[in-house]
Amino acid sequence: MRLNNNDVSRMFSETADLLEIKGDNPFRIRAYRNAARTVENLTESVSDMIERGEKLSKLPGIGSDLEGKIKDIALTGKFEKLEELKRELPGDMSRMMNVAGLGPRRLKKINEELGVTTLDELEKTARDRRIRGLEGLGEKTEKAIIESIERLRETEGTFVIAQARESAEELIDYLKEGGGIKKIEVAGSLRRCRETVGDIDILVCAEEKNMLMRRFVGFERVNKVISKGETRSSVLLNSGMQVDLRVVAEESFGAALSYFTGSKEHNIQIRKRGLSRGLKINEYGVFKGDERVAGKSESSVYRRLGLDYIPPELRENRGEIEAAEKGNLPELLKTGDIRGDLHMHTNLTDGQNTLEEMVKGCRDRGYDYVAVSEHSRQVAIAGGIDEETLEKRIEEINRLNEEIEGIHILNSIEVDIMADGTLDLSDSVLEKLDLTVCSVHYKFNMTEKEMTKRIIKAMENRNFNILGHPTGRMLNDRQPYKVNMKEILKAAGDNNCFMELNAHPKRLDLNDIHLKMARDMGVKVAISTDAHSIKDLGYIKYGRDQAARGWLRAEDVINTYSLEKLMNILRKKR
DNA sequence: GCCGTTTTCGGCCCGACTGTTTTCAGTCG
Repeated sequence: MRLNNNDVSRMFSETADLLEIKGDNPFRIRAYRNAARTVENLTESVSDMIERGEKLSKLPGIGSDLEGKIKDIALTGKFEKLEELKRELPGDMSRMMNVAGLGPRRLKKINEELGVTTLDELEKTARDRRIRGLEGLGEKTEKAIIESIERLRETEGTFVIAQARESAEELIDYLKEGGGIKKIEVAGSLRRCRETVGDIDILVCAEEKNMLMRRFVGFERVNKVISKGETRSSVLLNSGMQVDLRVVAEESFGAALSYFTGSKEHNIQIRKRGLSRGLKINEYGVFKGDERVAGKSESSVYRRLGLDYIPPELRENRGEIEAAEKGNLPELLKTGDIRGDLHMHTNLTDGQNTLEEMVKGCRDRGYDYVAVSEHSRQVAIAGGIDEETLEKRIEEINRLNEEIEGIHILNSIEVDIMADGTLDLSDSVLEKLDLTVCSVHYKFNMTEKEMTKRIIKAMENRNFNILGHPTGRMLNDRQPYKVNMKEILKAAGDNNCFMELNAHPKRLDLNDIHLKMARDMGVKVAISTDAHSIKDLGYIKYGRDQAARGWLRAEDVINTYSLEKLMNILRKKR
């Protein structure tokens, strides 16, 4: 079967987890994790590389052994070593690594001494207060485990938008190859560009329904067929994601698309509005009595209701219907409006590519400027840099700016905001930079009051430009730290600071609500990828989508500005 | 298990925090 990079990456990660629980050689474990990361970040598919006869062992972190293993996986669809480990450690062991406070050692202990092999058993054991009996584990850890499992369950079955979109695109391409399709669109929360989605909804107009449905359930990544009918089928993919495919008539396509795109709250308001005009609205169209008066296209539906077309990203019943009525909908930011990326890492710290490669990657995307913002020394694990290294980097960038054509590099850094609100590097070096991204990476568990004070104090520093990933959350993995966003935004406005919208699909931080708050308070946003490889530069599209959900226009986003205008607003502060 | 060599094997990011201890193991990023 054709090998998906994400599948290989997942298999290697799980292997690493299980090896770690077993207490295997830590360097072998790291090797698997490195390889997982390399494959995940690859810009082309390992399948294609194998077909072309390219050597996989030329990739960083992949030697002859892992090359052989990847080829085996491509051949059999299975990773024998992982299967073996799973036989040895049955149950959910790898999944339990996601429980906060539980690492390999404790898991091993819990497994061996209490016989726990699944998440359910773990929860029950914790609730029965049996964890606290183990050496080195107490009441607090036990409570933390229960809380963490509860959070894990909340996000279970939801996927970050990047994963859902990749799956949807692959599936749609596959369906199109079968022919006979007149129209095909993604609907649901994925079309509204929500940061996480539970399932994928696809609508289609097709000549041969039966053939289409057969093709759909025969997709190679289908793990289980949940239902198969003439107009609707559902399947579960290997990744655990559910996909619903619906066949609708051409004259109803717009109405169906609108109905299945939602949100529910938006649809309720739309139907209410229809009722007040004597119109009935359902997934088949807009009806006056028995007569269909609209429904072929979505815009026909909105038009019939006296509304401007509302982009899917705004359909949350957060004022978009009122705005559409008055002709006040924002002209939403487009990916093409973005003229530079202001936050990324190179192999000087924890990135994969060199400075020059990243800069050229940005130039290839048509950007006018780029800021490479490496970690500062506080983030030791990522190889954060000190003043001396930063000075050298400044010289390197100045040199590269002389040589390179077609793009300008800004001197920058991602500097840590320390617990007391000071910055990790001295003002004397920071003031040599064009811009700073300032972020919190440590001491997340402060009270809201303390954390807000910490960030605001940092903002008052004249070398503070952009607040990086402002809430520190990792989607489905880590809760945001507590912070009073309104006060932060006010401080940003008062101190000429900007808010980052970190476009990494695991972060998407700020969220849509906070973005709208920023916009309403007149605080500008920088959309940045936080890329750790050239491939990650493509995350900008997820940032664009999130920005659209926050109602942002090009003028609200500083990296849509010309280099000259950007430099001017940055200097305003300094 | 990878890498870079000294081509055959030794080295492979680190610092802080937490809860549990009473000097530290385990986790986290």
